[in-house]
Amino acid sequence: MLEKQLPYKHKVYEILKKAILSGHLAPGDVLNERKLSEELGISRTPVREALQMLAQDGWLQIETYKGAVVREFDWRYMMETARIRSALEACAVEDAAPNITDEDLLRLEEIQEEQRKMVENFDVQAFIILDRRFHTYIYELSGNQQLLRLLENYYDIFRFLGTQAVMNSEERRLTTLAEHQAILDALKRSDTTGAVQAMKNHMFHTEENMRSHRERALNQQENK
Amino acid sequence: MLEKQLPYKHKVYEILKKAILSGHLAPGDVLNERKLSEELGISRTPVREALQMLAQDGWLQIETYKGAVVREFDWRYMMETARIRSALEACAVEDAAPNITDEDLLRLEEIQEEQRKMVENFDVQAFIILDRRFHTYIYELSGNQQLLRLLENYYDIFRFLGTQAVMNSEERRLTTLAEHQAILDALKRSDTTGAVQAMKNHMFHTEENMRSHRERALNQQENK
DNA sequence: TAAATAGAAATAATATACATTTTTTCATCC
DNA sequence: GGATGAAAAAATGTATATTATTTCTATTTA
Repeated sequence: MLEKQLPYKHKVYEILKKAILSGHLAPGDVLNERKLSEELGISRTPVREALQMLAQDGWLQIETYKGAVVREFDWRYMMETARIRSALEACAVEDAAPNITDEDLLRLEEIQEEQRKMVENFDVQAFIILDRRFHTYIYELSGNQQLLRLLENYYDIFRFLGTQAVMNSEERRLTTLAEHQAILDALKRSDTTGAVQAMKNHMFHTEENMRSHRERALNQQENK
Repeated sequence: MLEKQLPYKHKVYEILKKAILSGHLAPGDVLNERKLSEELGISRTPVREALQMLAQDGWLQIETYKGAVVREFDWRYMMETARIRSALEACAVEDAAPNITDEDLLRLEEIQEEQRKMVENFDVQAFIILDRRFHTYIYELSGNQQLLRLLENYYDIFRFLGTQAVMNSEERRLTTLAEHQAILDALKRSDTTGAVQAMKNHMFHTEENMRSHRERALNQQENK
């Protein structure tokens, strides 16, 4: 059985998304089709298609005859995203709750346990990866594939926007852990309403932390 | 000031979406790039891009080296969509409630009044158009542009899936009207929680009606 | 000097040509 | 007659060429 070679556009999509997430491409940067295609050693067609996909997922802004620009995640866009993500996360956990098995609960506990260790080890990167796994696990349990795809993308946008910076605070890592535990406990009790409430609470605090983090950043700029 | 000419891909997007909504293209139909480009008198490039956009919005399914197929909206996909739409509609009305002005309330009442007339006139088409306007008005009031775009698309998918058939029942038109009124009344009282609850109720019944409509359709098939 | 404008350079939009993969066809064999 | 498999046809993926629009610059003019 041979590996089926993915079309270039998917590869390019992944490459560019990684470049944005890692900071090699910064908000406001203009992506030149020709330059990209030359750097990647392929033609412009698959590059264009990848750019369009990234635009649909919110990472780029494309204007006719101007080109693709890495989105400036202004405050408005950020809040819009936060609201949508919050509504969908609540939906996901509500649908996941009835499907959950004892084995799932064990897996989620394991993630929690590992995350606890990462707090102790001050390993922020590992903490964030586990955080994504916790959330994604719930998306998958919802059994809703469209929801899974949407939420994974929103999660990544969110992480890019500020989780990195926010998670640098040990306090936030600890409260994150506690909020996850509240969701997990409700799921264990088969308490769907409680789980939804706990998720909404988690999202509220996530948003609050980004807000206060932003204010601190703005103040720092002023003081310069 | 000259009108800026839209790129072809947007035109093609609109043309194909209309063709799907109107039934000229049915679920399962295969879209041939070359044929389409010849029929439209343009090249394959903008056609391809339009197809990709439609796929991102859920109207088509694209498989590598196979092509684009109008999505078969199976029951699973339908239910997934319903859940997401419900969560987002609730989110929209929750955010719209604090923004609403007396003039907005008047406009919504006007739409209600017109819809009432359309029930009396047995004008199902006009009723559906007004229904979309009612919902879209709330999306816009939320002030969340991403939410607006998402919900408009989900609304259209939903309408395509079954609203048409469901709305052929006068009873459903009347209950729709009543459910809209409940949302509107809560908004008038500045009762955000109530408005959200009323919207969730509306979505629940929308889904229920599609479900029962489907069962009736399945039974008819069996009896043949 | 500053604003306006024409023209050149750059870039995206579109068209066309070529490569790769899939599907179909049809002759052959069992 | 049905199964098999190679070749042809057809469709998509990719590369390149052409056209249209924008932007920058240099020149002109008030």
